[in-house]
Amino acid sequence: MSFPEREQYISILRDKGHRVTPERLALFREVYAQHGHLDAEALLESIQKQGLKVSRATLYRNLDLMADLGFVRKYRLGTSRFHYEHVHDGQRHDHLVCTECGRVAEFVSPGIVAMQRAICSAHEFDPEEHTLQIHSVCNDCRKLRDARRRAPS
Amino acid sequence: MSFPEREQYISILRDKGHRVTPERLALFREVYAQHGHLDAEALLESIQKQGLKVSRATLYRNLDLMADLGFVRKYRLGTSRFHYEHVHDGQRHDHLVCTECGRVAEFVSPGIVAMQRAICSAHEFDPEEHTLQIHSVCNDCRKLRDARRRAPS
DNA sequence: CTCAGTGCAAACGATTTGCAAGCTA
DNA sequence: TAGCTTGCAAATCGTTTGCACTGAG
Repeated sequence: MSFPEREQYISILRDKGHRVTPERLALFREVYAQHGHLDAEALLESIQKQGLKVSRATLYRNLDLMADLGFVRKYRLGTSRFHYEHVHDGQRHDHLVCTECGRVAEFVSPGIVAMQRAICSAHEFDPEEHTLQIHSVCNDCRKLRDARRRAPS
Repeated sequence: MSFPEREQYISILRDKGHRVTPERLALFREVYAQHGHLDAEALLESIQKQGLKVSRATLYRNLDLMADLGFVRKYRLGTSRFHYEHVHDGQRHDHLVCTECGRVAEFVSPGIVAMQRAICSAHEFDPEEHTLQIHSVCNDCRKLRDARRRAPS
């Protein structure tokens, strides 16, 4: 569980004049241990479950710091909370979000990336820096909804 | 300013056992008068500017009702507020959102719609019912940011 | 020894809710 | 008249902030 990014994080912190604190390292470790899409609450819970103590304020402050430094991406996936995921070099993906239950699937689609570029250019948005989300309904929720419609409340 | 959808809204309200109140009609009118992407605050303000009185609670309750009945779509475009826009039959569009200033552009792309379908199907999401957002940085914000980088604070 | 970083609790912004009063059907 | 709707104010949810204290450099 020792990521190469950890050393990089530490040296970037130092470079930028930030301090290397136990809270920062605990959060870093947790963000990189999970494979994706966590919200602040979930992160806090799993950090505390390990007996470490990081306050909510510090958590939020450092998630923003990590986002600034390029170690995490911060998304609003349609729900009320932000989601955070660590950046693992290179391979970019986009998100498919269920509008009913919030479930998130990741996908990679070179074709859609090309179209994003074209659309951004056409509208004078930066064609290089972009993320995309598709909002739909997952099969489970669709079944539930269909059942509900057949026998309305 | 009298929309065909207005009569439809009234009769659907009646059908479903909801009452037709002045607040509902005022809100409906306002939502359809604007051409798109309004948040609750902006709607409230323009309703009140016309001398009509609708409370914030009623506004929210009825925006949700209109969404349930299929007259408006409710989006979370990355900012802290929901955005609402009326459904004008047929022509669907997607949104391009500036992650810096929140500016929203609409676009229509048959190609991207086809890809959305394919991606939804592949992940067992409903391929028919979906919306898509692209998040990028608009030219104005990009210029600002570049300027800032050249002369850092 | 100094000041960036922390924890706490209070502040915040957007939205939701409980309840008494009002108005549609 | 009955009970859905409303307005108000209070509650909620997630996130941010002020401030005194702490600990990294």
